[in-house]
Amino acid sequence: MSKPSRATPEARRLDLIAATARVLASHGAGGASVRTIATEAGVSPGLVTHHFGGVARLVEATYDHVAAQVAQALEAAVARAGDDPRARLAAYVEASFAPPIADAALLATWIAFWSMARADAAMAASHARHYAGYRARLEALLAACGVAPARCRLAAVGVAALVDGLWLELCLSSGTFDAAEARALTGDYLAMLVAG
Amino acid sequence: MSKPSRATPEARRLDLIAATARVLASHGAGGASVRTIATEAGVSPGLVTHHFGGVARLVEATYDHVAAQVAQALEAAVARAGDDPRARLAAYVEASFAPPIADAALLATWIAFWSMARADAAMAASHARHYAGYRARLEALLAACGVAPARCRLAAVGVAALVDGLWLELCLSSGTFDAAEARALTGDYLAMLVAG
DNA sequence: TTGCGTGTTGCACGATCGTATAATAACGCT
DNA sequence: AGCGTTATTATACGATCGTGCAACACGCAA
Repeated sequence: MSKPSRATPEARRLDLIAATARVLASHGAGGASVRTIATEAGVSPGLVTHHFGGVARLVEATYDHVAAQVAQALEAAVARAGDDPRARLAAYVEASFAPPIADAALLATWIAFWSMARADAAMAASHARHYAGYRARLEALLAACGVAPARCRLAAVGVAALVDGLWLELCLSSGTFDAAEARALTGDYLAMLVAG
Repeated sequence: MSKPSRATPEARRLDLIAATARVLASHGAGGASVRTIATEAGVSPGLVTHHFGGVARLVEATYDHVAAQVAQALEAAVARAGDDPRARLAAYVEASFAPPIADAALLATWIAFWSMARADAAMAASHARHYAGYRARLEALLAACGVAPARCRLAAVGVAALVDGLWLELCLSSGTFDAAEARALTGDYLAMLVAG
């Protein structure tokens, strides 16, 4: 416990970010204290201040890291789907209902970020940036399926909302429906958008 | 400041619940401390323990109260819509995009509750109860529109998800779309469900 | 091997947290 | 009018919060 183990700043920062994500997932936003995070990472509380200059900055870095991982997982699903535009769009949407996206711990992390975005302007900016990228990717995939350019923006808003709502309830109160039903619902909705 | 003003327990409880809702909306879940709530209500911090036996119980009571107000507002919109089943369903859905539901403060309150539901079993139970009622009402309105009974459950899940997702983004990052566009999106979705 | 830079620890500090408790004051009842 | 009930306040207590700081120790250069 008391033996210092020296690490490169970059590696230590990633350790702390990973520990913050675990704490956020298990204890919620209220339990994300400097001491809890430091204990989870197996280091001293002072390291948070030393590497990030405060717990707020650490949480913000964790959000950016987790959001990048989510975007990467969705992109990997698209790449795995091949070349058919319809299949790529479906893969991007349905990836939200499978691991590692459809995870109660990830939902808890996300909710913690939402609850902090109200008080922290930097967090709100990070959130807006991430969601804009998400919708932009959705618009591009819809356009590739032949959706009229004039309707792409609103269609992306609808798809994003449906996916978010399904993902939220799927993780929050699982039991009322399952991932297969979520895929069926989004499949019908996408079919309507692409056809009409 | 130091003059005690006696009130009936019921009235005082409602005062504290209203103050908690205001604090949750303005300061978020993290700022909902006993002292902040008591100051907002203009009373002493000890009253929270006296009337609710702890801040956790007060927050839970606030959730039930706010959820009941939301349900009542949605029900009022249905009653105002008249007798046509399609109009009643549309009114129930579109009420979420108008005051007093489409409100940034209400969203902040809701997010605060979500963030607490992870750690508090009683809050999770209250949330599950409220959402089950919401979906059940939606199922009944869909059935009245002629949706096949076998499809009502899943259709209600989809509508609830779409509405929740639109409501969330409408309040959280307003600017990407407006309430009229949200109504257009849900209108198309409902038309698809009722027709097919 | 010696010395310097710095990652790391352990602790102290003030602020704030939730709650218990004794004193006070207002209301209903006889 | 006097009294009991209890809503209310003020205060105290221990725990925990975020952060600043001085000492320590590990790795690398000379």
